[in-house]
Amino acid sequence: MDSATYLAAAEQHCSQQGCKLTAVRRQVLELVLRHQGVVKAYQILADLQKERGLAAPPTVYRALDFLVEQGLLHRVDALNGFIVCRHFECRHEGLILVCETCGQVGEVDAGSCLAALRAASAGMGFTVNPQNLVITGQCKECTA
Amino acid sequence: MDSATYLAAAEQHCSQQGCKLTAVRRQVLELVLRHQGVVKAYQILADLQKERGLAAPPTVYRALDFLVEQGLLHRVDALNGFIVCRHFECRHEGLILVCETCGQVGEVDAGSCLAALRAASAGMGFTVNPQNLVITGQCKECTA
DNA sequence: TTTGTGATGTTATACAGTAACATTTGCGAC
DNA sequence: GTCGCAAATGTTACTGTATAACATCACAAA
Ligand SMILES: [Zn+2]
Ligand SMILES: [Zn+2]
Ligand SMILES: [Zn+2]
Ligand SMILES: [Zn+2]
Repeated sequence: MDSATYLAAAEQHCSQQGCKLTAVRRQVLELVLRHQGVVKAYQILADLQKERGLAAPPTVYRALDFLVEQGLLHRVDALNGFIVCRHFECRHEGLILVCETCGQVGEVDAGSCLAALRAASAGMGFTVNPQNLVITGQCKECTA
Repeated sequence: MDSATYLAAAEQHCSQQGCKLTAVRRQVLELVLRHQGVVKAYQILADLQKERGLAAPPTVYRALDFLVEQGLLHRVDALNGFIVCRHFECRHEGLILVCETCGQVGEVDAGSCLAALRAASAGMGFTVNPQNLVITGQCKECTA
């Protein structure tokens, strides 16, 4: 799926949720799409400043927060970064693998494992965040 | 296990690894132990300053890094915080549950789930960090 | 038009983490 | 003991990450 298609789908997804992919939000999403793997907020801020001259941290953080809420991005806590979600429509219960060294992103289906985890946690009165789980490690290249 | 016992065990654990639980490191560990659940670096810094007057961020971060390396603490990326590990001797493969709201910590045994996760990831040429997985969510009280 | 609501702009600041270098401490070699 | 090394700690200054608070704007319902 190329960026244009993705953005169109994203726009539709948002309006179905009763909210809007405004200009700024769309532009931030585009900027994230242009990068491979993990991107940081201040990188996006810099990109945004190149394109529109003015921009402050809150502008970027608001847009990123919105996109995460809509499921279009995932936040990668371990790296203070963000990655594009390419399955925002299908409620995927996959685990997202992020290489701590190069930022490369992979995905592995682990629905059953996750279900077991949720069940075990629920047994302790603990509700696991509905967020998609992001796991860090090393990719093949960076392990070598 | 009370703090004194824990600290003694921690000290022994370190020397078995060929390193030392020095005064500063021990003091930082004590300060983390005094809190319930997740503690932040700058909280520890403040505590430390109360006790010894002087202290700068690197002092705290060095000690925390050391303690994480030794397996005495876990870092909670989602909260920029740290929690005490009470199983540093037994190589536990549990999942650690942290309440995002109140910082309360629980633990659930999910060794088999984790093994499956590692296997699936390895299939994609991805090595999951040996770190203990820390999952965030909501505890019973905070869900209500 | 008025008024309300959500989005954005703007400024300033809080919080988190590290680089670089100086100083101290403990320990084995001599 | 004292010399010399290595690890740990102290100190200063900075970079990076994130948010509070308030002003303004855009658009739609009343
Ligand atoms: Zn996703
Ligand atoms: Zn990599
Ligand atoms: Zn542990
Ligand atoms: Zn809670």
